Amino acid sequence: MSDESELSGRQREILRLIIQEYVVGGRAVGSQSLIERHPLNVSSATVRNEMSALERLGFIEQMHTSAGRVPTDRGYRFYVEEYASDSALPANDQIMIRHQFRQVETQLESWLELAASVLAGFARNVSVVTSPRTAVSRLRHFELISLQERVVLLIMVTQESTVHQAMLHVAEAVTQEELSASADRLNAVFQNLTIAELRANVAGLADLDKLVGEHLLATMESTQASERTEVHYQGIEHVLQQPEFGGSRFAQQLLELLRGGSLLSELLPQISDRDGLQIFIGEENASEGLRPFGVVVATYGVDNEVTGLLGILGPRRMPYERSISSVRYMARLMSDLMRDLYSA
Amino acid sequence: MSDESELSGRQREILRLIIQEYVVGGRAVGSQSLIERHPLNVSSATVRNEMSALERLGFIEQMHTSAGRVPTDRGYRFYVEEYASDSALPANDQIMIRHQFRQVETQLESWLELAASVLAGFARNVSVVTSPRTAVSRLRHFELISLQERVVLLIMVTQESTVHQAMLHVAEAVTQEELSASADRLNAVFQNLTIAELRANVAGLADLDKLVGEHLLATMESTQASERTEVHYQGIEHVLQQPEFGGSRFAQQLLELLRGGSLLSELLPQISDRDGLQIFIGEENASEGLRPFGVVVATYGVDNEVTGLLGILGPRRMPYERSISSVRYMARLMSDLMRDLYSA
DNA sequence: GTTAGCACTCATTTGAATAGAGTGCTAAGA
DNA sequence: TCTTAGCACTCTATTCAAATGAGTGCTAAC
Repeated sequence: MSDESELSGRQREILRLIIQEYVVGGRAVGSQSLIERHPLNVSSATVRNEMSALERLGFIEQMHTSAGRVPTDRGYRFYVEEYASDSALPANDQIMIRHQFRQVETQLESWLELAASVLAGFARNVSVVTSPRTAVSRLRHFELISLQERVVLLIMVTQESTVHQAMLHVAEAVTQEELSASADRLNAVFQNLTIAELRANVAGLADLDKLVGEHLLATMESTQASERTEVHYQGIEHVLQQPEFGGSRFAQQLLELLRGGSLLSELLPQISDRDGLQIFIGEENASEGLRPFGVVVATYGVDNEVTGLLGILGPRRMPYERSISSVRYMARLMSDLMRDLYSA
Repeated sequence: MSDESELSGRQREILRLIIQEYVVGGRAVGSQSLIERHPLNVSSATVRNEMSALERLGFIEQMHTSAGRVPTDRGYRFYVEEYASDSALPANDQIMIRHQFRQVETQLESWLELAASVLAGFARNVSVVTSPRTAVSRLRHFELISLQERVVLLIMVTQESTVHQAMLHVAEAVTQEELSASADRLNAVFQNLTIAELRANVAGLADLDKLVGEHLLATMESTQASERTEVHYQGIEHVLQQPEFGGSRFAQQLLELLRGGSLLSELLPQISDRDGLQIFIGEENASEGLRPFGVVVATYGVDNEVTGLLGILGPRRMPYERSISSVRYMARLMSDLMRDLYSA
């Protein structure tokens, strides 16, 4: 992989310009138009020579003879490494975002929503945010509220301070007093237990306590499962505006990915938990379904106890600089916010 | 408005066929193609004569000379009144839907989600479902849970059995015991109070109780406000597939409406609370922004205490029959489900 | 190493011709 | 009086060829 070192300063510059030009314009860029728009102080012929060198090295390609050049995945990769990898969000944008977060309720759902919205806006593409998943979820507290004679509302708070609810239908009428008593008893024992520990404990219970314990366990399990699949996304409108959409069913594919829920299962395998920000361009994506896209994604969370995913999904031709800086910033911000929510 | 009675049986039949043909095909329909596909036992010339009569009466129109006819808003209206207004969902579809609802958690959010999804699927268009709004919201119960020394989680259940949460930051450290005591005191007093009644009561409190009361009040108010604007929608993919989208920014407009949140404010003024199902076709819509669309919408809820909105949004050229039957059925189903949730 | 010049390629645009679907009107038939 | 065959006419959509234009690679001169 010493190819990049083979690139002369001028070649790098030309490659950079081609990519920038292509990302905003969406049309293949030729030697002539390039020198018209940028002061390179060389002739178009020289640029052509350099271009053909860049093409030989695999950074750009032509769709057909006598069309301009278009970046390859490798070209984007070079650009990302060279120019975009350590880009940061402008300070005033950071302030603006923090301000928005301050105005919203202190609540996981609101934050996820806002994060998705901010990301989509900055990167002008589809943003994806998952709720944080915990390695081992622990119960913090639960309450039982009698709604009707035989209908009970179970409210459960997990260690991450997220609130879950479930409606229980019981066979025999039960009073609020009985419910409260049971909840008190069980809360004392169940505090901070994991699902596995809960399961062990529930086995030894009897009567109402057993019933409640079983429902509690089921609810813990189901929330754990649903958190794994839930994806917040936003910003389809940006994709609809892009020329890639014209005719081809680009947006369709994307929507299918998002709506069908297969996104996570396609994305997760290629994410390494420890690295911060990761970028997958086109063919770099492990799964077939993601190959038409560019992905900029980062994990956020507290230590390794809770981690969520957040990123940008769009055509390969995407403003990587903006995407990277906003994803990186947002991941850090969300991690900070999570710390408030999550306390042992 | 005796025009409809002026329509001969054959005219009605031709109009019906034109609309059905146009709704599935999306292309203007001509006299020739009509008799080819349907056994009318008359010549195309006769159909042409009838068509020109229908056009004179305003039920169909031509885009330009020598193109087929396309239904006008009035044409759709006729069709809806005549053929679609009392259509019902096939029994096996009803069973299938009920089955899906039985498989999902007994929980408002899940129901709304599922309702939106089912509606979108049946009508093959964008579905819209709002959470039920209560005329006067009453507090049923609340809990306080200490998260950190100065961070408290407030969980609130309203009369409709929906759970709301808020994170409170308090100035001085407070223990779980103090919180529980305060919650017990206030729950006893506040049970079943409306926002207005709460406000009056909070004024007379002191110390921790006052603090809690104020937060409780604020949370009640904010949930009331947010419920007014929240809209679940689903099914954009169907709209993207339709020819109306080609070129024109039809889907863009729709997305703007949905995402911008202006949908409700545009839709609500024209909905009369008492009527069940309502249909607005194109220009019939009161607000400018809705004019390009057809809307089939119904209210659901219990008596007049809680009411939500649910419906289909799509191009004027939409399968009204399917839309109407599924919206009507779903409104009834949701009302039934609400009754379980909502008990005085 | 750079660049002007040139021949060549190929997608896109343009314009004209044509086919196709549809209409309205008229006159003849039932 | 209603129906319909026939026909002239109107428009859109399609097709096809030519023109356009952006771009390329190569070569020879600077």
